[in-house]
Amino acid sequence: MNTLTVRQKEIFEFIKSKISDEGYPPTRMEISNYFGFKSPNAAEDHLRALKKKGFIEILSGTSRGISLSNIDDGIPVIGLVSAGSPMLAEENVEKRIPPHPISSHGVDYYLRVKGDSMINVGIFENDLIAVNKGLNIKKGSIVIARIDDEVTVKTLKEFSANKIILKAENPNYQDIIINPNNITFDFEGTCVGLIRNIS
Amino acid sequence: MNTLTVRQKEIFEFIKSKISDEGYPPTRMEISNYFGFKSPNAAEDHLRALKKKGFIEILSGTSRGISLSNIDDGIPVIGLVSAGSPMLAEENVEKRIPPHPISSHGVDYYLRVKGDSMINVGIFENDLIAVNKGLNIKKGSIVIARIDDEVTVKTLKEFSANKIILKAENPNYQDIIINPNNITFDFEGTCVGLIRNIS
DNA sequence: TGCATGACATTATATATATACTGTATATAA
DNA sequence: TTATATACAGTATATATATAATGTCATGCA
Repeated sequence: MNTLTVRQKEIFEFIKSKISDEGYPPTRMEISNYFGFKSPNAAEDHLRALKKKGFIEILSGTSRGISLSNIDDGIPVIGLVSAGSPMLAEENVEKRIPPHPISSHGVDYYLRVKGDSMINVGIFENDLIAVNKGLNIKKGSIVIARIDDEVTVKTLKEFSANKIILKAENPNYQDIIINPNNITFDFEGTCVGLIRNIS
Repeated sequence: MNTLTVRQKEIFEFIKSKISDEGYPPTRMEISNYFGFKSPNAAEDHLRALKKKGFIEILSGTSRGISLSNIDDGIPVIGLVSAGSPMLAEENVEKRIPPHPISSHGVDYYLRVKGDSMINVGIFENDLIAVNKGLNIKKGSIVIARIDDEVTVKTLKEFSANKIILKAENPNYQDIIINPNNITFDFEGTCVGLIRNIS
């Protein structure tokens, strides 16, 4: 996938903020004024670049005809994860829900909770936990891990090069002790929030 | 409050759908084309009426400069409730967050949870519970009640004309037994969901 | 009966806007 | 070394757009 330059990203962010603040995309002149360009063509060039890289669409002959093609279809809700498939593979996406400032961190996806291994920290079956992929994995966090292709949510109790301890927050479950050298193990992310529907 | 005529409502809905579909508001011509007006001034007149009645704002000299007046500031998050004030009184509103399909029921407001009386059903301190005001109060539901002007969240265990039992979901708390004839008592709503931020 | 409002049409126009063409300077990959 | 991408400036222009002025016809209201 094409990546944006620093400047292009600034432009892209400006467009997004204009849309959310004013309710409509900026004109070439508005972009130029904001960034101090002396020519509207500078903005035009940037828009072309953003279009070429697939971040926006431009409707010709239309004022403010910029639409974000990074169509935010919403944040995926991951249900059962098929063996061997990456977390966000389309087959695992149960549905999508609109972005929402649920957490102070970003949310990459929601994961539907199976089982009762975390009830002592208030995570129940069928809850949706908000997962951030980029956060630093650290001791004490609730982490989403994949052990031998099986996805699990646990508290990270110990974390060193050859010993990982995952703790269930339910006395009926035992700690999972892993040597990551001997087993297929991956951190998928950190739990940064929770949504529950009570019907 | 001013009400819209049928036609004005159609125009208003068209503007809203344009914004959500295309990402920007329509021009006068686009409105006219859609409704079959032969003059862009017909659209102009309608926009003036919508502005006069407070449904939109118009930015002069700006293409597509239509913004929807904030009908929907978001769903209020209720923090501490001052004695004597209605739940949704502005002084109790901590912030507002965008509407979100968290629950299968509608959400009238969120209430920030104090204390640990409901930990056994996974409701923790500082969680936000989604409250629906209109749902039928029934046994077994988690209800938001007001006893002597104090707001509390409990499971409704019994509910008859002169006896109400509210159950805390924590063995350290006792049931609250109330005769609503002897005490100021109100149901504020039903808990239909939950949001937690984990930082 | 008169007056305000709603719902358009007609015509006109200043200006807001997209966009083309040309050129400069730098960085970077082949 | 050459080609390509990035990041602008300068100039120009067709047209997209907001908006004014004026008029018609119907309806509800006082």
